[in-house]
Amino acid sequence: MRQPKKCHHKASDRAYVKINGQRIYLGKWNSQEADDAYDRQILKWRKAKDSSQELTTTVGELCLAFMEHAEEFYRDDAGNQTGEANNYRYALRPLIKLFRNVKCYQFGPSKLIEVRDELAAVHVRQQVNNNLARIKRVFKWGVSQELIPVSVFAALQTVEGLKRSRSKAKESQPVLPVPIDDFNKTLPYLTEPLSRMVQFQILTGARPSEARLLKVGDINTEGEVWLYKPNSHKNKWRGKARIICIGPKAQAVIMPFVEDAVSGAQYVFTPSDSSNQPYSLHGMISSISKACRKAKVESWSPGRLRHNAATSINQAFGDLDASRVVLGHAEKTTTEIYAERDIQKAIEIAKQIG
DNA sequence: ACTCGTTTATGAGATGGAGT
DNA sequence: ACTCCATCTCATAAACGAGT
Repeated sequence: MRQPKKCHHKASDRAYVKINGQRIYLGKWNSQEADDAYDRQILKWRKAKDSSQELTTTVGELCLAFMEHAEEFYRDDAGNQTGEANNYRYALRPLIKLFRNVKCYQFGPSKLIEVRDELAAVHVRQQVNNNLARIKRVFKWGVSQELIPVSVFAALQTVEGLKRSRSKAKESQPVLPVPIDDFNKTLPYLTEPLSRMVQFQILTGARPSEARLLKVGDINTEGEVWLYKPNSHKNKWRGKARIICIGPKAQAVIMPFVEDAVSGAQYVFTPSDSSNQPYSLHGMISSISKACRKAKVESWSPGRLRHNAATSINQAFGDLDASRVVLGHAEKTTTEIYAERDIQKAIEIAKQIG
């Protein structure tokens, strides 16, 4: 709605403004007094308008507005979407399904709990809590955009996440290293580039995407140990650096591809049919799991190779910090996620040797 | 343990080129 | 034209990670 204009009542040489069909006289035309009065009326008008918008916004409208914002907001510095917008889309789905047409000011904690229960029926507990937090954040954003009153958000804040072993939601299972036998049995069923890529990962502890996107020119081959500084990695947005050290074994694995490369812009690992495209994440994953099926071993995913690297470094050096440095973690507590698997292994062994 | 992110995992079906 | 095979796409679930 357009802002009402200040008008001139010529007959009496006064200023007036028409709000909701009503004329309000402001005083002598072109006087300070009239201008001030006009500003006051507009302020009042805007407030009334805003609060009426705050009261009419529905949950569906809020979600829609937020998603438009999210599509633009969650991007890396190359301008590509990071996937967070997608995460929101799925998080908001049950909310929209249940309460699309409810006015936001009528959406209180008990309704949010209903959504939480809906999430708990399908998701792992941690995921329930993550998505619950995302929903709350959408309402927070709504307040910041003056789409809804802050009281709505404040009330929703009182709904807590599900606590361990005190909810219906299932717990997630820990991720373990790939059994080395399975790994070795799978290798022959992979194409050459893929086989070398997974070997590269198990030796260096590189993340799947760090391996996929490795370009020949990214490698500093000056020293005895080569250095690879990925130009995109998980914590770049936080301003962290990441360097992957490529020792002699890993060098041998990628050597043929590095030698064959005609330019530094070439990816080290490329699918057989493409000129110079990296593997897609899903492509490499599904190829690996198909190879596992052929090799008749339980299917494993490339991310787990990072656990293999962590565990073997930990065993070789008996030092958690060694693993931490190689994996590039800032906090030791993060590395402990990986190292704990050793305890699991000890338990398995104890079971057998009594 | 929570917050706010980013990245990886899965499975079924689609696609596109090579070999027959 | 037909089939095989590696890889990709789609939809969505889950794990990883720094900071506090």
